[in-house]
Amino acid sequence: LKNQANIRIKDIARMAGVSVGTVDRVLHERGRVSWEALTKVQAVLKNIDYKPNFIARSLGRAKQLRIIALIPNPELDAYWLEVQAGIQQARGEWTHYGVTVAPYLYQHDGKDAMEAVAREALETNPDGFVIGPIFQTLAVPVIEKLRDKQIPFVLFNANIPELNPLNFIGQDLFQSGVLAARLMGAEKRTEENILAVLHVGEDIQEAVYLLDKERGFRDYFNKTNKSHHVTIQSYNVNVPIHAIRDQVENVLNIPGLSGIYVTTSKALGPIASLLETHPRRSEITLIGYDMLEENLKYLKKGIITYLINQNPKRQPIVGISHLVNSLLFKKNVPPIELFPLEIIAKENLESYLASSIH
Amino acid sequence: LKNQANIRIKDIARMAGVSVGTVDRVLHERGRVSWEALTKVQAVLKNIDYKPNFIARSLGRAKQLRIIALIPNPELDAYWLEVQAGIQQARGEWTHYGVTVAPYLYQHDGKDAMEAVAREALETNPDGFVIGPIFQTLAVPVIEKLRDKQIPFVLFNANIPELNPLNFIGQDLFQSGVLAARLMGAEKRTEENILAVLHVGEDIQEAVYLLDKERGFRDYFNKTNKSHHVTIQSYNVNVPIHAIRDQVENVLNIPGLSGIYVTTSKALGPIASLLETHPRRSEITLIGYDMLEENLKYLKKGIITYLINQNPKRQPIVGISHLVNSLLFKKNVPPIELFPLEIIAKENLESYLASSIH
DNA sequence: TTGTACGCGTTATCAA
DNA sequence: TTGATAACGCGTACAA
Repeated sequence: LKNQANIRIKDIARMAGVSVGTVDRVLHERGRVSWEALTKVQAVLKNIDYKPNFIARSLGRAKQLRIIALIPNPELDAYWLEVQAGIQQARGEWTHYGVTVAPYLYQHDGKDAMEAVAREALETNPDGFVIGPIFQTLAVPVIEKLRDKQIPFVLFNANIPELNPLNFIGQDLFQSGVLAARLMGAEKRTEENILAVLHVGEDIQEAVYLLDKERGFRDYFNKTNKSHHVTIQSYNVNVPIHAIRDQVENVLNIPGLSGIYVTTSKALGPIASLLETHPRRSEITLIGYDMLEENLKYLKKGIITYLINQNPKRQPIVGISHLVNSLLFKKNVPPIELFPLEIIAKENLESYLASSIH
Repeated sequence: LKNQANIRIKDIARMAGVSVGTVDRVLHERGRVSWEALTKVQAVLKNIDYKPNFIARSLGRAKQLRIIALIPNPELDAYWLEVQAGIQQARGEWTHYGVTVAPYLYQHDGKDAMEAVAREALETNPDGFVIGPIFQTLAVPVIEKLRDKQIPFVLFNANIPELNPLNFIGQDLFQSGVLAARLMGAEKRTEENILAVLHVGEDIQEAVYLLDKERGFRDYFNKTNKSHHVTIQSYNVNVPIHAIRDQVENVLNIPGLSGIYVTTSKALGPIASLLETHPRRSEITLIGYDMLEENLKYLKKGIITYLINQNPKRQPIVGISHLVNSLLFKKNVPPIELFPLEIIAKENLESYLASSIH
């Protein structure tokens, strides 16, 4: 017979001399149990190592679990399209557990769009939210409403720690900048050189988290003796994509420029294509984020030196998994889950693309 | 009600005008079903998209699934201790599905040890094997016996393609060498320089796969114009750990040495400690494998420049998962699963250690 | 407050 | 060859 070794609720009931119903009420603290029965069951639980069978638990559930995934409308943004793909995958993985995941998309621009969409989602009275915020100031009122209604939520992409979510998924952004700095290899150069930090495609007032990356980047060179002949200049490039050209060319023409660090996954393609035709191309290291199709094109060509992978697809998958673990299985989830800072070079790119875990 | 949308076996039975028993027999090709009933059920299956509920399936199973994990005795080998930890983790993850995983350890040295242990394991007539071979010649007869008995097996660590396992888990070793070469950064140096490849702690006659790494390493410099001032020398260092010192010192004293590539995860500690006190230390790049405790110590110190992570812990986990998916859930598994070539530097090490997925 | 009985989707057994 | 039915472990409604 199966699972002979495993202890079931039925076994606990027999050992404590009560019924399975009573054991269930003790385990889930549902009340309506006498002090006498409580102590008997607790005594048994102390002595054995009961591991509930999550499989049976979800089979026997009557209730559906409704989860809302609230993200910006991906439109043509490759980063958020990856996120959306992750949500779809999680959806498939959890259906058999009676969990539904409904994506709700808000607009980047319309100032009250996120709040309106969130309100709409709330009317379906869901059990939990997974939120990928891009504008801090807009996300805060939405999330405060969730707290009022006691609806648990998980954040990914950008954290807002003071709202203490059930869990945050992302990366250590400061360290991400440190890593980018190391990969520049600038301290090994003997001549004076300039590094440019480009914050592309985001309003730096809203996307404050990008500044953490810059701080990490600068910090690396400030440490010990790595900074003697390195100068760092930073630029906010928040214009429409067709207007980017002039700004980037100005940067490229800085005398002594030896590296460009783009802190987002945006517009790396246009930047790389300008660099490709630049006379000093082989002397300039270009580092950016994420394995988006256009980025890979230039990584393969050797124009982009390294990409740091933020795993946009995996972030919502793990977020939803944490939410389900908490809600359905009553498991404890860590308050914060930082993904590894994956270094993608031309030479290990294929190994990442072929790997099914990504 | 739950899963209203999902089609159950019961629904198929109703639509085909037969009983659930018949549908089950058709789905699993158990035979004992009339041609008439068969076509009726198949007609229904063509029109709908039946997705079996794996949760219910494993609950309803009577039979235990016994899996044998056959690996070398880890003793004090940190690499195989990681593998063993992975086996234990997989064990815990699958118990509720009625799957048991039993580790069987064979000795490195005793020439018939692997075969004897495998024979012992076979007597418990298991349903599948997960095997981490280190000696090609010893593994072949063991695996051929499995094929005779029709017992499916998964290989990890080192592949033996001609035995076509259900699945192989590992890395692209040639590309791993290419990556190591790139990370050396030797082509950027202006002066002549020498790179040393060290095959440590393995009999190169048996561990032929190490030569793939060397081939990849050399190939990188042979391509295009990367080789003009780079010379590569390779060494087999297969002596007891205390006797390694002399050989390594000889290598370190090669004039113009600018990099050492150790193709295994073994003895990187002793090598790094010798490099640490060497006068030309800052001019020599050291690259090796795996996030073993001793390796991390020297990575943090900056003596080891990069580690490439082979994910020894994850390999058996994925292997067991593939075996279960095939045996229990009748899912198709890919014949080969290559892990990403993860680059670990001092600056992203913490992010890997903190990440729960590793 | 307590215990019993049923349902979840699938597999396996057994009588017809 | 078929179909009815009892498990599997847990949650839950309901009766006592």
